[in-house]
Amino acid sequence: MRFITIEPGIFMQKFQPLIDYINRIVSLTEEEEKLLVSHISYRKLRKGQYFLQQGDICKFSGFIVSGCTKTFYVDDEGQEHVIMFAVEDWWTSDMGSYIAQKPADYNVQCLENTELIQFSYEEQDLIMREIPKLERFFRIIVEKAFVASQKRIVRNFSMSAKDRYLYFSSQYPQMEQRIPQYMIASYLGITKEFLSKIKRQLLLDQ
Amino acid sequence: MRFITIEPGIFMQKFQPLIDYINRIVSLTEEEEKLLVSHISYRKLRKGQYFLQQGDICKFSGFIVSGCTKTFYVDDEGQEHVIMFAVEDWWTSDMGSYIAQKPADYNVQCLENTELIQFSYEEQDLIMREIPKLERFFRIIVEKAFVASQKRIVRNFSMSAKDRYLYFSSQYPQMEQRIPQYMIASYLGITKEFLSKIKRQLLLDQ
DNA sequence: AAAATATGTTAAACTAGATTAACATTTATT
DNA sequence: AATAAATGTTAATCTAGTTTAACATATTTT
Repeated sequence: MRFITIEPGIFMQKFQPLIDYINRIVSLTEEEEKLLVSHISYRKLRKGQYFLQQGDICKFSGFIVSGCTKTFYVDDEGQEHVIMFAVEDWWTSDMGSYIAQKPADYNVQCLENTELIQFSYEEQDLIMREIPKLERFFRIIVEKAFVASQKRIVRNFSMSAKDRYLYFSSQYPQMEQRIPQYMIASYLGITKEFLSKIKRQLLLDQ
Repeated sequence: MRFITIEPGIFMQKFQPLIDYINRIVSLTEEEEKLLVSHISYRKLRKGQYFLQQGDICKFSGFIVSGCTKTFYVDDEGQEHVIMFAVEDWWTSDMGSYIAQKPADYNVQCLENTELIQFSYEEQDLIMREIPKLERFFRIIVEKAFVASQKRIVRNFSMSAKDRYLYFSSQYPQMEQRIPQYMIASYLGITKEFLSKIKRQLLLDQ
């Protein structure tokens, strides 16, 4: 394993998933990897803990090493709306709050014990200035996130609830196993009762 | 006016709206501005013309100087779904097609005679490498676009059609004047008949 | 000015999905 | 093993928004 030859010990090891992820998009030198590591931190959260609470300022952006989070919004009537889930190799934060350093609209809560690598807003800004390749990296991943978000808007308008569910379960089969059905219903923008009905209908169909 | 003192003639002038827009986020030196200008082009399109057609590869990303475009998707049943509008100082393209250089999912059509400044995919990549400040600029504007997109998803799930319309008309009063109502209905994800009903109801209310 | 095209309205019948409420099953806690 | 808490199901009733179809009004084009 590469980290052993660079620098023994567990130091590099725990950041390796992020480094691998970044190197798939831009390639960092060993010096850059070390500099990066000096600006990030590792964090373990238990099931149920909040990475971010609505109203707080989002200080960190997190890259998930293991576990699962849900991002949700509680409206004036107290209704929860799930905005997204994140699993291994995904990013989580309230980007709007993070980039403007204003109170968050969303909560980020762990659905499982979760380990993540986090950037603080200041450190991320610093490191992007120190390593322009990382500025490039973040531009590229935000572009991808934006494209995915636009596609989701289109799906929400052009597909029925049943088709959105089928799309979700084919795209993210791992998530379907790990996440309670009522949260998936909320993510799809429907009630848990209606998702239950859809699933029964699909079972009867074949 | 500044462009006259740098270099007389209309050369800088027509790119000035973009330069001003960029300088609000990062500040370019005069050399950088000149380098930028050498990589972009100006284009006039007439009402009805397409900036991009579904299935083509999106070669350009456009910054609108004057006019208005709609981005829309035609589904298998031939139904049009408006994804977004863009007016002065907004960007338009099919980002998914542009970044991957794959066939576009969407059409971009001019609703008015439109003048825009365009970047080709290759030139934009080049210029971001030449001027890291522009890499930063694009990261920042895509972050903002992503935040706006996420907020739209939340609004679509948590607000009624009437409230989405009220939000749209308060946020973009200029657009409401310029854009036919049936296209606004499509953008809001409802039928033109239902938007008509909502507007009548709002009139009766006061 | 007339005809054609694009845009907007109204109303009746319909449907996808919400609401309510009772019950069933699984998982965690004591 | 028993109880509590979380998750999932079913069915009846309801409603926000769709569909269809006919008509009305602007705006272009000839």
